[in-house]
Amino acid sequence: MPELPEVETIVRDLRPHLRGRRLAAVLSVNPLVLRYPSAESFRVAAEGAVFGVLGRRGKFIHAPLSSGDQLVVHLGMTGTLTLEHGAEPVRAHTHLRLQLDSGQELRYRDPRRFGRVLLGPERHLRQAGLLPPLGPDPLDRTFVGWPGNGPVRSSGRAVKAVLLDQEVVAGCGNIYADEALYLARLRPTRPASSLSASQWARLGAALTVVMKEAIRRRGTSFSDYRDGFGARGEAYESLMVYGRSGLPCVRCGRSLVARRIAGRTTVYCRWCQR
DNA sequence: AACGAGTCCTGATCGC
DNA sequence: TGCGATCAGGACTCGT
Repeated sequence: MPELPEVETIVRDLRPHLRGRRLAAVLSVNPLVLRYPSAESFRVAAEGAVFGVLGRRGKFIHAPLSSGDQLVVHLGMTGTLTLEHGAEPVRAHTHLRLQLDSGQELRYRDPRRFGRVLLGPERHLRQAGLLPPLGPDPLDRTFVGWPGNGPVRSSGRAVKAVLLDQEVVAGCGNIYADEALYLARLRPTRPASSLSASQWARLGAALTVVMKEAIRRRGTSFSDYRDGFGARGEAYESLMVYGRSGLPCVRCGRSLVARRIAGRTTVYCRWCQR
């Protein structure tokens, strides 16, 4: 599922190809994934607009348009955003097709439809609650000192649950939460309030490390994820715990265990993570 | 406040 | 071979 590294990879892939391109036509838009505005308003607002510099905030892709609107895409679990030649066959579950003046098409595909598409002025989207508040991003300078001295540090929630909270750290999902906890040698069930200052520092550093390493490998592909050109990433091979329940811990050799924490399958080493 | 449970959804996988 | 059950989970809602 696309988390921060996968979304970042897509954004970096698409950015140079979209910048300055005119959105010639909305070939199709599925109202089921378009959260705002209506399909007709979307068409009127989008057609003719020119793409600015593509950006990312947490797991959200932001495409500023010359009209002042932002085209915002969240990929959910199975979403892909790819640039293809218009002649390429349109795959099933393609919910948005934007024709560019370059002859290429920007296509959003999402079999499970957990993702969403928004269009409008950012302030408006935010005020309408369509863009939720996000915490600091592990790739950003503002992440230094995370998580600060706020209520997170005294929370009784499991640290795994805290990592999945986008308001605490933007862009972290189930895969990289487990990877960061493993790298920081912290047990996912630990109440957040039980972590020492140095353990928080270790966890923050681990988040940044696992995200950067996954970006270097162009993201984790084990099911639906594809980069901006439809290719797979290579980070799956380097995962230490996610998807490795029952397999030996690469550090101590003992079997990794799976537990359900915060409603998510969580894999960790009972020996190495305390 | 914070937790679990339910919801949305399709495809991969498994047991029979 | 086929079919039903199960599982995967991001973000949201609802109930406790």
